[in-house]
Amino acid sequence: MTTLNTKRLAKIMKALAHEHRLALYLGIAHNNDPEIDAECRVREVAKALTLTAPTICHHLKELVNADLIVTEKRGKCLVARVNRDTLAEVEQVLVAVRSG
Amino acid sequence: MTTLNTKRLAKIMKALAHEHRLALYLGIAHNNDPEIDAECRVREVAKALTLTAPTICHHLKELVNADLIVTEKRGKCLVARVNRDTLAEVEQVLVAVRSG
DNA sequence: CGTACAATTCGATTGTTGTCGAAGTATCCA
DNA sequence: TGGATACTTCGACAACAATCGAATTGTACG
Repeated sequence: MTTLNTKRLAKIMKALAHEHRLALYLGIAHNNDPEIDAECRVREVAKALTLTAPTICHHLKELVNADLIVTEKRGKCLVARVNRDTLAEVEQVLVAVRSG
Repeated sequence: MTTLNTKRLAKIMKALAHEHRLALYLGIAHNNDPEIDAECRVREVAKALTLTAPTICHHLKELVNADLIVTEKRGKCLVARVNRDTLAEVEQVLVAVRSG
């Protein structure tokens, strides 16, 4: 529970600051029943966005880089899940700001 | 309590996605005892960052534009306070993501 | 092995944004 | 009214980021 410094928080925010990337993140979060990780979720989620594979790949890397998600290769495909700890850290900051 | 759509959430995140602007925001939040609004807070907070007035002005506008703060002129000076409602909306989304 | 499919890397291009200096507007006070 | 102080607007420029097509790597399976 290291308190987030400004730089790191800004990095996390930046990862969520783009509409497509945010949609990707929310899509991953939404499909994130921890049990059914068996499928190629990322490809599936990405299909909803009209972006090419390189672009998706690029966005995923930024999300990973900000510790917002972790990815794992399953055979040919890529599976992702959100990192709840990072999210909790951000929440902490927001709550602190909001309550004085 | 409209639920935040992706576009608007991305805009809020973007406003917080730059280190200087985030620092400005956090500085404002930190100095935000609602009683002592009598002073030129913004200038005071901004002094900590090594940026020129136009740049500060630009960043402030983005924060206002994302509904993260409201500003008000007091004589020569500018006073700001955070918009807690926006913050609460964001928190809501994060909590929802985190808990499934 | 070769084909098919998924993801990644690379380089180029285009669009966006952070920053500043200079000039402008508003407010206060002597 | 004129000077000082605070913020804003404008235009320019440099740095950064999103996107793509093409080429590459990795994996599965016939």
